[in-house]
Amino acid sequence: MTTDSMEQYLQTICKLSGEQSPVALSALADRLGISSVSANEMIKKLVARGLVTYEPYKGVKLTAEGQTQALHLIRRHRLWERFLTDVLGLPWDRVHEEACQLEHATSPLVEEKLAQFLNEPETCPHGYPVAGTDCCYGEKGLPLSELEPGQRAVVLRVAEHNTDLLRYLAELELRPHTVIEVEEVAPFDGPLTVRIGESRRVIGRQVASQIAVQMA
Amino acid sequence: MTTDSMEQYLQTICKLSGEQSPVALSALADRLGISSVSANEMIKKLVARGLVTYEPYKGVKLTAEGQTQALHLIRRHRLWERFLTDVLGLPWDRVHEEACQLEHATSPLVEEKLAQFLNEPETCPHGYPVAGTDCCYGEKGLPLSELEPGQRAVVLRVAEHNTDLLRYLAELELRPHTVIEVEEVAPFDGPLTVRIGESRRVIGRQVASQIAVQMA
DNA sequence: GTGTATGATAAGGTATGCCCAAAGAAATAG
DNA sequence: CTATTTCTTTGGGCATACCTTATCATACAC
Repeated sequence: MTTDSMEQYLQTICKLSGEQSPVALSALADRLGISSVSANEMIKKLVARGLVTYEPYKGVKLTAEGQTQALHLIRRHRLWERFLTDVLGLPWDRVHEEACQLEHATSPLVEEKLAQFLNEPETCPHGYPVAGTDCCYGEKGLPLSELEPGQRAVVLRVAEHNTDLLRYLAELELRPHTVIEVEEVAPFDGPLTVRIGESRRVIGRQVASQIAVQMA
Repeated sequence: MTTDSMEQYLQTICKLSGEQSPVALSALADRLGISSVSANEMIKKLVARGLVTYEPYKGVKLTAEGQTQALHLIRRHRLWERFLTDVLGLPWDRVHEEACQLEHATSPLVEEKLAQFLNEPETCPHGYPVAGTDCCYGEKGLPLSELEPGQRAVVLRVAEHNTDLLRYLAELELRPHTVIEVEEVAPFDGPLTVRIGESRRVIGRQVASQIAVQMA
């Protein structure tokens, strides 16, 4: 009984809840690329269906039911991402968009069978957890941008929403499990010089902040 | 730029074109379970987009572009059916509904990669051709209901739209490639007694007409 | 060739999901 | 404690995709 659009809202609320809860309507509208008026209208419908609670001027929170639905949606998304990369061999930077479509067309049965077929994977290709009993973003790790020269780390996850960024990171071989060593950090928010495998790269601070790493 | 709804129309027109072309709006509306008024409105939109031609009191025909789109949708549908049965192990009678959802969420890229992964299958689990350069239904074969006692045949395909029928046929092991022998045909449109493997079954003429076979 | 059944269209309505512009309410900054 | 900014709500619109009811056109049968 939830539409694709509602599902998109639930997912986004769930993800934003990780950063701050309750989620401000303006933040939600921004993320979804719609007007705050539209967000407001939709939130009313979600409240009526018992999927979220809403306090004006505060924000929205998922109910238990809404949380369950959101987590299933996110799981479906990430399972499809794994399938598309690992099984069908799609390029890393395209699977997010494809999974965005498929997730809404996936029944609980297919979700389960797909998870079994993929051997219950822990993470999506960008490093985000598939399962998520509590929420969706792993709390571990810190941004690459906060490392200091000489430190080594392994990539945990990278921001998955920006296709161009993903394509760029793919060129650099910067994906989960990649080992990275910071050689130089330019001052005044300048770029980082890092070593990846045999090669040396210079990446902007902005990009580095989109990459979560685990200190080695 | 075509909506899910339009895609559904294109597919249905393509399938009905196999039986008679042009396709009468009433037949289309019936098959889609909508009013003929709604069908009329939608057809106008499809004409405006150059996907079909329409002659009042005659019916609709797909244009080359509409045909191409319809065949791709049908291919996606049948590829997903193969995937769901062969790879994920879903029951035979459920894959049609699931594929109906997934087909609209499938890009050309995923369609191609999926086809390759599945080894370019010839048919869907119900026996319909995946590829279809001309149209969608194989012209070969004849209804089981037209066989006479003593004749043996192999099942080519079965009607895929009725879940209950599919479940029934699954119980009977009546699926493509099954070898069947007619033992008795009751008069006055009565039931057929057939031998399937080691067992003997009595099936109604109605059901038998939904099964296309190839004489052995 | 007229009449009736079928098919086409016009008019008006519902629900979803989005938009803008403008007005009203609350929170925060000074 | 006001003032401004930010958020909410109202009202009006647009597009999709359905619906019903009613009228109008056509085709085929007798």
